[in-house]
Amino acid sequence: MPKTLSPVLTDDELCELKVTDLEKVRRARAEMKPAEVVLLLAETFRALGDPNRLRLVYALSRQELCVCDLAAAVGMSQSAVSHSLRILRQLRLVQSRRESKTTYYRLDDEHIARLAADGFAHVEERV
Amino acid sequence: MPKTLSPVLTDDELCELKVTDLEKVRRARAEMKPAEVVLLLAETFRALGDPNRLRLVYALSRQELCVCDLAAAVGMSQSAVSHSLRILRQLRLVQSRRESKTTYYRLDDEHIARLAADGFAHVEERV
DNA sequence: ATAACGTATGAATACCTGTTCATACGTTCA
DNA sequence: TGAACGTATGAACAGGTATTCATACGTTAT
Repeated sequence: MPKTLSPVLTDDELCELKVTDLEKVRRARAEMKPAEVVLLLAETFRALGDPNRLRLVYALSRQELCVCDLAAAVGMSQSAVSHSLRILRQLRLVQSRRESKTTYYRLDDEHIARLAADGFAHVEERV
Repeated sequence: MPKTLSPVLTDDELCELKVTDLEKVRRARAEMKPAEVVLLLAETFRALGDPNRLRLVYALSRQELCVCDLAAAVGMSQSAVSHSLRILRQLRLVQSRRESKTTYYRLDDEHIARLAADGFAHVEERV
């Protein structure tokens, strides 16, 4: 998973490649999302692409939970949960709130829950 | 990214772990999606978690394209595109149609396009 | 048949990722 | 102050992943 995308070709360079429908290629390139957006969304999907992180996110879509309860809920070690939460936090998929010794996590906004719910709805159709 | 999830603990085993709110843990575990569904959705998100595959999917969400045009559109080699399409095909995110020598790809259903569109809408808010 | 074309695929490689282990941090309570 | 608790984090390791290269496949046209 490259951190950068392949360089955008100029139309001149593009003409050197063999294509079957230059118009469609031009349109696809014109409509493509900016690299920054693509990279950020790919990171987000990748974060949701680990079964354990996905379970953490789903659990948090139902209720706020602290780290050790998350660990107990999904059967991970405290350390693994903490590492996973850091990834989700850096991508702003989850927020944390501290209450004395305990840190409670919740989803950062409703979009995340919707993304997960949409995904589950999709795969549940196919099982 | 483990291919299997950690074993589900029995309530007895669960009680041996230190938790701060046993009721919340029980609820989280009761509401958790089946492992089969979680693993399948994680695979799907992971497939969308590569920038190049995400661009392929997005391009296909706008129009049907053949392999070489996809390669030209996103600036990947034909081989890399073909490998990527195989992954997307196996997860039934894309469908292919053959017309003589040329193979045209399109998204398998509208859910995929919606998932991508929702994702883009989410990250575009944050940039 | 043979060549050209578009696509698919196996092997190899360099890179990335998720877990564990050990330990450190910040907070509370005795 | 010091011990216990909940959490965070760095290092290390095992396993996974995406690309390239070479080549094979199926189709069409000569």
